[in-house]
Order: sequence, then C-alpha cells, then structure tokens
Amino acid sequence: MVKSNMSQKQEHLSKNQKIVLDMIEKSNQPMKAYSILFNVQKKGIKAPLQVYRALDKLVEMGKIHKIESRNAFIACQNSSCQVAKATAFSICEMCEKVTEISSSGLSKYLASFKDKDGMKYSKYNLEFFGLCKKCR
Amino acid sequence: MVKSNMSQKQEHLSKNQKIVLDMIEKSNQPMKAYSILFNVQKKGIKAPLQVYRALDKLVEMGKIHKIESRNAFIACQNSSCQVAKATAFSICEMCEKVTEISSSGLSKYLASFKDKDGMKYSKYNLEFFGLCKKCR
DNA sequence: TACACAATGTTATAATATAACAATATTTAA
DNA sequence: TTAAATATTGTTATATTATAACATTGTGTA
Repeated sequence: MVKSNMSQKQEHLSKNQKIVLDMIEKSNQPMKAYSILFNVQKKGIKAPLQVYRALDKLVEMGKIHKIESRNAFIACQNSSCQVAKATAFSICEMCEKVTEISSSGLSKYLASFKDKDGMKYSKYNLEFFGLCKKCR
Repeated sequence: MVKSNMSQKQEHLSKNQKIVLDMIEKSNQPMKAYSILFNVQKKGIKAPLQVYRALDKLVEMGKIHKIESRNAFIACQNSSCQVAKATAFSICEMCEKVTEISSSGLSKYLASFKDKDGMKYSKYNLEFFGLCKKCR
C-alpha cells in the first residue's frame, strides 16, 4: 500500500477522534463541545482539550462541520465532503434543527462568485435562518 | 411626529449604544466585545454586560453585524441595511481583514434560493474565506 | 533501533457570554 | 399630568466556550 504523505487523511481516525465522531454521528443534530465531553466521559475522555483536539482534526478532515452561529458541531451529511471548505446549512430558529444543504447549483454559484475586486473564494460558510416545516 | 410602535428603530440610540457604535465605526475592522469594553472604559462603561447589551440592540437595528466565525462585530458598510438579516463578508485568513460584500446579484440569488423542500430563507449569513490582495 | 511525528493526558487559565436583581429613565396612554 | 408600561442602566456573580503549556505515550518508517 502506498502511504507517502497521507498520514492524516480520511481512513485513519485515532481513538479519541473515533469516540467524538461516533457521538456526533449518533446525534442527528449539532452538539456542543461540552455536551460531547459530558457524553463521552464513560469512554475515558476527561478534559475539554481532548474533545477540542478531536473536533479540530475532524473538521480538517471534513468529517464534521462547525455551525458557527451556534458554536456546535454536526456530522457531514454529504458523503462526498473530504475537506471542510464549502458548507451551507439551514437552521430553524424555533427548534434549532440544522440541515446541511447540498445543492450543486448553490455550490457552483458560490464557488464562482467574484467580489468587486474580481476576487474568488474557494472556501465559504453559509447559514440560512428560518422556520422548519414542523415549526411553521 | 407620528410615533406608534417605532420606539426601537434606527434614529434613536441610547447613551451606551452610541458609545459602542462610535467605537466600532472608528475601527475599520471587526472588534471583539472585550476589546470594545477595554476601549470604552474611559466613557464610563465598566462591565461586559453593558457592552453585550448594546451590541445586541445594534445588531437588531442592523447598525452592526456579527462575524460569527470570529466572534467579532463590524459596522454595517451598506448604508441601506436597516435590519441584520442578509449579510455576506469576505475574510482574509492571513491578516483577518473583513469586508462586507454588497452584490445585488448575490443577495438576489440567496434571497430566492430554495432548498430541496422548496423552503426559502429571508435571513442568512455568508462568510467567504481567502487571502486579500495585500496578502496574496 | 532510533527518529519523526501524531496523539494523548493533565492542570491551569483565557476568552466569550449570560443570569439575576435592583434602580432609573423614557414613552405611552388614560 | 400622572400612572403604567417599557427600555435602559448598573452591578455582581457565574456560565460557557476555547486555548496555553508541558510532559508522556504511541505509531510508522528510515
């Protein structure tokens, strides 16, 4: 097997990374760091830093995304996400349900968007707010 | 003068709201809450809560916006913003310069965007990341 | 084996934000 | 104009989110 510089790619998760990712995937909604911590203490994770370090790596790998407006983390719902660079979510302001949007139209539009100086951006985060079906 | 229910609209700012807004407007870059606090202590504002309360109101009024990925606040650069509901920024990952994007094409696209369930969102926040001209 | 590097464990602390309560000012409406 | 309603302020304490610093252990590879 060719390894080269892939030491840190998708296939290999460390122990703490697995524990944290499992926890986030079990929840179908975003989890906050200290809520993760509380829920994984029986697995031997004792300190915030252990959680934050795992979160950082998982975000880098694109396994999870941070919902910036909520300081919370959600599992990637696009199986294709290898890297966290272009994300879009809808957030219900009533029940806080968060859904990852995967619209190729939207991602193409944003990936090709140029600002006034002609600058393009390959990395973005978009959060839509509103009321979900149930809450309307 | 007709007042009705306009008690809290653009024209009237309270003392602390003015102080905080002035400070943010003087800075041409986003300011963090505790940096604002430090800089307005000579004006009589002593506690974090005084700053956060002013920030909340100013955000509601659309006078300032929160840069969620940075936990920082920037003065609205679109004179037209009356309400903080649809914002877009570019953020330089090197020097942290933030610019509010005002593109009618972008805002129209996002305002008319529908997700898979046909849901539209009148409120959103978009943050683009990259390198600004100087940093490239 | 030994080197490099990633991951872990641990304590302490920094940075961001809100709760709770009392008081004062301002606006609205009878 | 006065009383009620509402917005704002002041203040102390505390909750929540996140990182610094340092020592140690594991893992893959030269």
